[in-house]
Amino acid sequence: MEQRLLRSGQLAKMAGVSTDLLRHYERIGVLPAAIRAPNGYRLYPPQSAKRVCTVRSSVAIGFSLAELSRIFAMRDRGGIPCHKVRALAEEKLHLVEQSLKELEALRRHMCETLRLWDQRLAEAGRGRRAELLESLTEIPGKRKAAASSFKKGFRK
Amino acid sequence: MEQRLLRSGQLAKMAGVSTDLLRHYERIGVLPAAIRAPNGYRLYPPQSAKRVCTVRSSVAIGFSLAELSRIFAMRDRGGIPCHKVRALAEEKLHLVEQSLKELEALRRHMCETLRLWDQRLAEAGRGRRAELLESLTEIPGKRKAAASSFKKGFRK
DNA sequence: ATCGACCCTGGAATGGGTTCCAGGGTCAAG
DNA sequence: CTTGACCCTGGAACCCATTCCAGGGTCGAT
Repeated sequence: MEQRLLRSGQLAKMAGVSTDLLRHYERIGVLPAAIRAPNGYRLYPPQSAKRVCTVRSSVAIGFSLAELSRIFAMRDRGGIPCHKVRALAEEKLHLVEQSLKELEALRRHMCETLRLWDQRLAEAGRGRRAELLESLTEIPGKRKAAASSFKKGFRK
Repeated sequence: MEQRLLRSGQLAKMAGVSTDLLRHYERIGVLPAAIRAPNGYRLYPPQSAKRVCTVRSSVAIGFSLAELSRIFAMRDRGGIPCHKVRALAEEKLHLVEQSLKELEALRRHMCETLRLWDQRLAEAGRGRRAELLESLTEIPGKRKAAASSFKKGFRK
């Protein structure tokens, strides 16, 4: 049975990640600490591959490693974090939708900006300054958040 | 005429930013170094307010401070960076559009995920583990980039 | 004289997943 | 015995706009 244990490089290749990342996941607590061979090498049980994939998928939809760590820890204590997990995911969905709105607004603003700039460039002619950036302050575009909520609050 | 000069706090209030940010902008080179009063206080010409607003607007649509610094420097050397500015903005628009696509895909993936989870939760019943996160690896959702291009490459 | 409001400096912190690094072992094949 | 592939460690670097900090001046008003 012991032959089925994986060394870090093997697991990394299977999961499509770097060995650095495996160690990082272990540090954070989203991947259980592997047992060690006599020489100190990590030996992972095969199901670690699934765990790594789970972590990656979860991160991809917005879970932070810290959240995942808490969730797995709750499970290990016999808890049932499903309710919490669902709630978190829904929260993240709302953030994504909020970001989509902001990003769409930004896209419109940028399109409008380019349109105005081309106008200005045509009017200014060659070798003339068009002061494009300055004209930004004249465009009604709300220079507020601009998709910042996505970059800031996507994870927490 | 000298009465029209602004101290950092005044300019900051006018532009709606912190004095820390003004100093930062000066360091980076997007805000010309202010002259100094005999006591060492910065004294800004009134047009600095416009400059600060320009920087903020530019940052809001994706320009990095480093890019802006280059652009303003080019101008100061008598250059005409309008062409470059337009090209940069268009590039940023493409990034935003790319991000929108990814984010929209992520939204769909998350909606689908929640739907499946609710199904699983109903099947599992109360007090049962539903292994929600694990089920992520079974969903066809491309766990690829997931709007990463926005977070990574928005500025450069 | 003292209080509060303002200003100065440069460097560090923030966030957070991921990568990179130096300095050092293990082991099998050639 | 050497080469090369693999593994170990903990801490730093990355990105980058913005904020925070400590330690220290300046100034007008009470």
